[in-house]
Amino acid sequence: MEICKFCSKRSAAAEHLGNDELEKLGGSCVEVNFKKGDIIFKQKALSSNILYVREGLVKIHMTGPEREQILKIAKGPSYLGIPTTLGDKVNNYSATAITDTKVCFIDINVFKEFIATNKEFAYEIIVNLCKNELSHFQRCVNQLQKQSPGRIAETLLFFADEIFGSDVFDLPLSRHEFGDITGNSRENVSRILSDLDKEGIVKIKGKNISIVDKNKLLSISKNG
Amino acid sequence: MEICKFCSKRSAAAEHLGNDELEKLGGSCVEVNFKKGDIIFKQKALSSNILYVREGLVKIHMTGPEREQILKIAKGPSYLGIPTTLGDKVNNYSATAITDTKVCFIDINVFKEFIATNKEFAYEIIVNLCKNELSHFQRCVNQLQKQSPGRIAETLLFFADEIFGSDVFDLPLSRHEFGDITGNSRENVSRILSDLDKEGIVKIKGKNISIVDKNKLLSISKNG
DNA sequence: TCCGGAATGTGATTTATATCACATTCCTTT
DNA sequence: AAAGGAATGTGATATAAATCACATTCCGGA
Repeated sequence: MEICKFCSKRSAAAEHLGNDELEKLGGSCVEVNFKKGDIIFKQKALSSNILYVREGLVKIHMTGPEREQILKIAKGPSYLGIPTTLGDKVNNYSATAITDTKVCFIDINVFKEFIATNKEFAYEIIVNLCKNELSHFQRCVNQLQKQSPGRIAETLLFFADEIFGSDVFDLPLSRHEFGDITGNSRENVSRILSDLDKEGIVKIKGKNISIVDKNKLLSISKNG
Repeated sequence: MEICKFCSKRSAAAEHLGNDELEKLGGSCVEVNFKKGDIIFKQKALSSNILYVREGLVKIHMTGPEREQILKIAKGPSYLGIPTTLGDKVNNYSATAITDTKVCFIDINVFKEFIATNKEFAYEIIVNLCKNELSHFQRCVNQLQKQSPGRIAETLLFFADEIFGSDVFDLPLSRHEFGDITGNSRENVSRILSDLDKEGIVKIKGKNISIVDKNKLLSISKNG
């Protein structure tokens, strides 16, 4: 019951909940651990709970007409897949842990009740949905228009700046998955990464990436 | 004051408003006419009102790194750009009328007030945002993975089924704009459309399109 | 520690699509 | 009706990126 009351990673929306509400949330909320590679929910399955990633990285991906597409990387703490839970009975996409992950499963009726009874909570959820849509639009246009090196540079910068907050990190994806997120074949990912390495823009040692010349990488992300 | 009370094209959300609320909405709402080609709002401008398309077709488009990208076609009656109004101070994209259009400009504070005080209204807005995001995800993956003929076939079917409800229609876009929505060069659009014509799948007379063999068009949309 | 399968790197080839170049048609304006 | 500019069609060429083919490296389990 007290799990949410004393949670240090509450969402902006949950910050508007009172003590009674937090206890209610705690009572209808289960935390589950997932290991790297575990499926959290699957496309086409019934969507049943509101999910909240407390810790870890999750890829949101769907089966497209040609291959698997990673739509986004969610980093805890953040809600996971509200649109597919509230917008359809069935999941429109899958979520898979790409690091060890702690996920809270929240009863959808309790969540809906908070939307109905707590206006700040509801508004915060709306703003959250809006911001997600905006960033998704942006990402979509970039993916559609940039060519391969630009998309790969953009994604490297995304991991450095948004996910790890460091220019040195271990990529939590295989080359194949990195292709799924940047819309490239596995081979092309390898080629472009080793080109970037040869030009001294990044240093690649397997999954370990160090950004050496960030300005050049930014310029590739923007212009090519 | 009575404009919303007796409006025949209210949104699902507004159907949950009471008479008092509808009068309030009417008092803070202005209907504006736009002609084909008129800009309704512009990327980078301050986002100030909630917009509702009563009648007409609107393209939502943004300037990408390489060219203009049409993100979606909104058909009245529907809200327009809630994410960019609530999610950012500044518009992340532009909206331009592609037919003559009637748009209601709703005071954002009145809109927020309804979210706060009318739970059905708020929930309806949330569901609306969720559904939009889902369909956008779907569209994005299709655009990313299908090749040109598939994207063009898909978009023709979209206009026939979602916009006009008829297999014969006048495309309200130039070949160039049709390229912006399908991610093709103007020349490629011409080529693929005339290929489809030669194969007897659609009949093209300038902007007038007749779908002749819908099954074949569906199969092109799905498989390539 | 060795084995075997998975993941990765890299060259050669093919293919889809953009770009270039130009002809033609369609509108608008006078 | 004529003229001029915009929109469109179509062939030739260039190019980015997928695919194919194979070598190499990595890694987990016996």
